[in-house]
Amino acid sequence: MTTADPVVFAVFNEIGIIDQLAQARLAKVLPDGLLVPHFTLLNHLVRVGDGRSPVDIARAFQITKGAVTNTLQRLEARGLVQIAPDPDDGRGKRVFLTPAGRAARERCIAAVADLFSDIHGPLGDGPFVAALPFLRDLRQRLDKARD
Amino acid sequence: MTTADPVVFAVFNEIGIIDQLAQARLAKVLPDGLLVPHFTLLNHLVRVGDGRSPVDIARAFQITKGAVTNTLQRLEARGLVQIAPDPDDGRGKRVFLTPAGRAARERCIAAVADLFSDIHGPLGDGPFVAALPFLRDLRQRLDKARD
DNA sequence: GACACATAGTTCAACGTCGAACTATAACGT
DNA sequence: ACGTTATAGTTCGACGTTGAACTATGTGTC
Repeated sequence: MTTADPVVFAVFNEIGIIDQLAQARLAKVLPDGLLVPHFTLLNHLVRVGDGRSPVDIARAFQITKGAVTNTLQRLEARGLVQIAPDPDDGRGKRVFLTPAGRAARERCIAAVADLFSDIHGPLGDGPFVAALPFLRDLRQRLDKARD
Repeated sequence: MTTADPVVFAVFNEIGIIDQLAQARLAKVLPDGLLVPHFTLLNHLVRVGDGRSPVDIARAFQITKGAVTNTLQRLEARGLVQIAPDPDDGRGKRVFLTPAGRAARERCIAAVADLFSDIHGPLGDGPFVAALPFLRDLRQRLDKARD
């Protein structure tokens, strides 16, 4: 290589590897054969509330509508969510958690509670708190510039 | 939710979104229908040198051997790499860049040069330099703890 | 030397994701 | 009202990735 990697690329490179390793960790501890996107979606519904539309979910995670359709179909087949037509919009649908869905999410949360305790233990909150504003800013700038 | 998200999860959450947005950006500017893993692999071969084995590549990116086989087959089909048996190990293979592969990588580098200039411009190197040690440390700890 | 174990690579099914094409409904402009 | 444009959702084919099963070769041990 003619020149060293600019620091910006180094940062995105580290971020990519961290994301991959963190997701792999998460996948290994999820119960009931749930996969990462399943947990992510269930967790989102608990956090922001039931009754969202698929397109809301797609925007929240910045994935395509087709990807959401796919995951919702699997969750519905397992009885973890229920999908109803939107009474106010003939095109829309609304996604609701079933009791089984809430229970599955609770089991995930319990399984995930100390996922990073080996890392958080020695470091404490400090460096994470310190890094968060920059990461949030970076994410917002990337998000804003997205077509 | 019963308790607030610990800051550790917030950090990994931001990192996940940043990675997704950054990869989407990269994918949009790559030339010749090259996809992100293709560029990543070609770039790696230029940076660390030709003649690596597939299993070396798998370890470098922490992906499975099967994933490497897949990408290498596509790159070889396009004439961007050449794969030869390892003369010292009857099981092994070695991956070499073709001139076309080097040229394609150069075109990628040119296309990618100012990928993040809109973000780097206003911020400068400062916050990236500041964040890098923490990210490196985090990556190394995750990597080390990997089974 | 023979047998056990480890390693390199391939193959396969499953999954998530994308982009593009498609249908259906809404909102708007004239 | 009508036609245009925007939006919600589905479907399809392509791709990367995983995990597991498999073949082939190397390494070591008795």
